[in-house]
Amino acid sequence: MRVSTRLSDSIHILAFLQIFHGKLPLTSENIAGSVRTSPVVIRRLMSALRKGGLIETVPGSADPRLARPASEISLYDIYLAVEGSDRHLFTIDEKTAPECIVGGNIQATLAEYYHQAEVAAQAKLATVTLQDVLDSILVRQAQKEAARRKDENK
Amino acid sequence: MRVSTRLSDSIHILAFLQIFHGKLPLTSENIAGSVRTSPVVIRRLMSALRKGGLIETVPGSADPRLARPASEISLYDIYLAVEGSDRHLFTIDEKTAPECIVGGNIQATLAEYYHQAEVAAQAKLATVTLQDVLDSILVRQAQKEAARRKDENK
DNA sequence: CTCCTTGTAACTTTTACAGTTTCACATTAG
DNA sequence: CTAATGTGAAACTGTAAAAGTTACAAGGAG
Repeated sequence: MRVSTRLSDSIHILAFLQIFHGKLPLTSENIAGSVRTSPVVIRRLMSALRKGGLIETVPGSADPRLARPASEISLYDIYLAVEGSDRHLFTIDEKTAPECIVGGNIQATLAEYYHQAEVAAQAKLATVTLQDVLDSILVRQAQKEAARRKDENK
Repeated sequence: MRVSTRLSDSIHILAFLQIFHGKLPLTSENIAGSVRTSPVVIRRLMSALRKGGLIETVPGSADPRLARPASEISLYDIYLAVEGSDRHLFTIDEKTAPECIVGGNIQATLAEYYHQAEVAAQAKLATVTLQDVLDSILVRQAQKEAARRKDENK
């Protein structure tokens, strides 16, 4: 399974926007530096986020911002914006022999069970907001700095 | 995302074994006919299922069988056997800039949230057994045949 | 023994995604 | 106005995972 890092990178972008807003020029190049990818990849993802109504941007102006508060953007919202609703976690083999009892009925059967599993995962993602991610990041950063100070003083 | 159809095809194989046991020679070629793939692909998947303790086979003999009742094999068992436990539904971008507050902390943060979503999906898969799949397949087949008869009689 | 089958390794093909190049257009500063 | 900077989008290339193929050694059945 080759899986895209689109969701990861998109969450990264949104977190970056929020944390560095007003502190750095929010160019696609600066964001790309943190994600370690090319500016074009960032712009592609931001295009999807914009179409999904999660951010607002002005062409030529390096100042994108969240379209609504971080606490009102769930990871599932981001997933939908950049992966779309027709993206599936599990894949059904579509070419099985229709004349066989198994091959002719397994697709519909698995579609049902796979859907249940996907909905369960999506529901979990929907409970986590961008604000939760920001809080986690800041807590982890504070812990790192505390550990570093302790290390220096011993 | 190029996603593997390993889970789908493996469920297909196990269902095929159970339904056609004693009615057809269960050669990799016959199974491949129903899955519409090559016999080697089938043998590769069956190798994983055998190592995962789900089926028992005898080299040279076309008579593989389930290692335990279909009601005691969950879709998650099959998933584990053919995809492994280090396979993830969501992928984290591992190359983000460690010196950045976001890039340096987002991986651990997302790992936690992604894990929760994966566990939710896996738990759903664990509640479905191969027997459930077999029942669904047989019900769907019966419905198809009923619809066909009704169609012929009108 | 002969034929068929399994099990596995090596190789090729396919395909989805990441990343690059390029260009038109918008904004801002001087 | 114009130069510099940045966005938005399309076309193209590179890459890695999975599917599929070929080949062959070794295990059963008649």
